Amino acid sequence: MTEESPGIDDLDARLLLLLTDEPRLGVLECSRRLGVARGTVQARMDRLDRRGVLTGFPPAVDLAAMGYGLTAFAVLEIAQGKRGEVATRLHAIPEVCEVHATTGEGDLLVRMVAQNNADLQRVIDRVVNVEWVRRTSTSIALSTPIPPRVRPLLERAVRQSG
Amino acid sequence: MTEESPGIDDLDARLLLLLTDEPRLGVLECSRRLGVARGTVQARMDRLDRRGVLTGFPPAVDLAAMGYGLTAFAVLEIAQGKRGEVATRLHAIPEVCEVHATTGEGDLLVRMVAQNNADLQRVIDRVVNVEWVRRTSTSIALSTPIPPRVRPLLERAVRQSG
DNA sequence: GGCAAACTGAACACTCTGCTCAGGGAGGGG
DNA sequence: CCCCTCCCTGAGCAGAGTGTTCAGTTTGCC
Repeated sequence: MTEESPGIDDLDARLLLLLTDEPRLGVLECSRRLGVARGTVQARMDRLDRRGVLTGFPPAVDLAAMGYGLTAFAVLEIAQGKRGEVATRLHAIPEVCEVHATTGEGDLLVRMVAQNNADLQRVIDRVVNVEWVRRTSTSIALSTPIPPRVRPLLERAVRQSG
Repeated sequence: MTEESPGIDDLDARLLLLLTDEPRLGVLECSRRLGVARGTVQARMDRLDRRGVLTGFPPAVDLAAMGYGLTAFAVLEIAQGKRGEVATRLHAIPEVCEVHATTGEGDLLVRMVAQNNADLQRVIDRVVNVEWVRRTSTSIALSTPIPPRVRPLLERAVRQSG
């Protein structure tokens, strides 16, 4: 056990890849597909979430199908030292789906969704009117050429250690 | 059944909320917690993914725990009419985890990850050197005050129709 | 009043799960 | 060279959950 905190090995990666493609698979079925014993898969999954790599199997909800067809991004420039305060206020806005603190021109990058143009207007207003937000720049997502993905990194992990 | 394609009802929302909090729950356990029959939960889940609302239960992989501790965003301005081409090329870069086409100053918003500063340098170079990319603006994510979330919207759906 | 849709509760056979155990390499240290 | 530890294997067991089907009840609409 020289040093194993970082990184995952070949079998781990193949397991995650398999689960990425077919999340509903049970432990037994995984073991069959990977050609290993059931206990091994069980042990690997235990280890992966003990290490925090596999944090769970959250349901993937398609916001567009739920009626939230619009996505927009806003870059906020905020008053010195008020990042925490602003984040808290953004937290209270349901349509705000993600916030990152960044270096560079803006201070916060916000992703939000809305049901239609009027709704988006309302959401954006609410975001830019948050206290201590000084300047904002908003853009609407027209399409998503690459949806959130992890697969390529897992594939590389397979080749590296396989 | 006046109009039901968009939106979800109270029970749907409570089900999704439950699964959001405890993704590992089986159908039977869900039915117990929601106080409905097992068949109902089964029917709801079927309908939700037939409608495309519930797209699956992908494994949540923590990239930081996998060694990719750095996240960066880049806004790309690209040559007229080359969005598709650029997207294809970005697709080939494993560290590129997400791309949106946007209105506004830039044309593409790119999210990428890296293992360390040197690695990030390499990734950014690779992204900005993609053909037809004219101008770029990159920023590093220092923290993520609000990680990707859907919960608040589900909670509202519960209150609205409940 | 009657119909269609949805929910209930029960039953069936089947499969998977969590857990435990003994045994078999592979690698490191003495 | 042997020993010890770690990991994987393959097997077994009781218990629980799964998919599926069914008839009966409730609900809302025409």
